[in-house]
Amino acid sequence: MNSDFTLAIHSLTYLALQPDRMSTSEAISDSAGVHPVRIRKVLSLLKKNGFIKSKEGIGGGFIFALDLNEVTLWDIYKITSEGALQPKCPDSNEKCIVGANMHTVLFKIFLGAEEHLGEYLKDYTIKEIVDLINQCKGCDC
Amino acid sequence: MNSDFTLAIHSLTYLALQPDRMSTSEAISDSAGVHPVRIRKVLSLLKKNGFIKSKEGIGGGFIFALDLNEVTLWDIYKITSEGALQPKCPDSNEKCIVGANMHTVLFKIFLGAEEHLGEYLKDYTIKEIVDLINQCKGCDC
DNA sequence: TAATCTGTAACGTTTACTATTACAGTACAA
DNA sequence: TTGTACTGTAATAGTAAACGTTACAGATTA
Repeated sequence: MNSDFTLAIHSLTYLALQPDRMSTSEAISDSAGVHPVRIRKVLSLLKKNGFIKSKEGIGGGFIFALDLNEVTLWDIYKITSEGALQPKCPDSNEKCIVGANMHTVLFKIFLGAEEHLGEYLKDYTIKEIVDLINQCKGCDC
Repeated sequence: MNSDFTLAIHSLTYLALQPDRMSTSEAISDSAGVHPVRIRKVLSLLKKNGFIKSKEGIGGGFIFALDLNEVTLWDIYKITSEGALQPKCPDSNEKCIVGANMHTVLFKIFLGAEEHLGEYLKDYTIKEIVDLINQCKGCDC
């Protein structure tokens, strides 16, 4: 699975725990263990889709824009990883009935698989991720 | 998605359409559009798991060993791609409650996602793939 | 106007994937 | 019993995708 997906979840969870103030990309990247520019790319996508708001300049950063219960993992998957399940087949032999049609057949099956996965991911909201994270206490974040 | 998975499906489907004779790795690789050695690696895995039989030497090759209805896409997924859904997170910050626990939380969620995907993939047998392929006629394979 | 932040493009590096070469082992056929 | 046609697998090389890093323009505040 695409790591943009997990970085998006990580970022949103982080922001969900800081509902009253702006968080910088550096703070989030420090939590996630990646480069701030990488986080900004992911956050840029989240912003474009209305999940978060941002502000430039001193005291700026990112903040959650929606209710935690409104955002599901499926929503995040769709903007970061849609089509990721789809395998990238090499061009197979058009003169063989298998080679000529396998791609089409598998494409439909994987499309169904992604829809099916969607039903599972819709059951998880950011609120629930936050709750699961909170079940571990005693950290100093 | 891992392309070993689709190459395995491709190979088994090819063999399913040649039930009475051995097929060489070259014939299959020609159909799939990849190098014969690559196909042999995938077939080696399928053989180890009892899906196919092989024979070396002149007139040798590979042949299906089970009933087409016995083998599901989930069976194939398990031997070629198990864990593929699991994202490879970078090591996140242990001092942050999010960084410290995100990996564990997501691991469980993706484990569930894979199980869920399994329920979908179990519905497709090689027999059904063959039928779908056969719905297109007029090729000279 | 200096400091701090976002936003994004460009470039370099690393890692995973795939192709290719090479060759040993097996089976058959003449 | 020797040549031919396969499998089986390791080792290497090449390619593409992922990721890190640098650089800098634009926004905002003190």
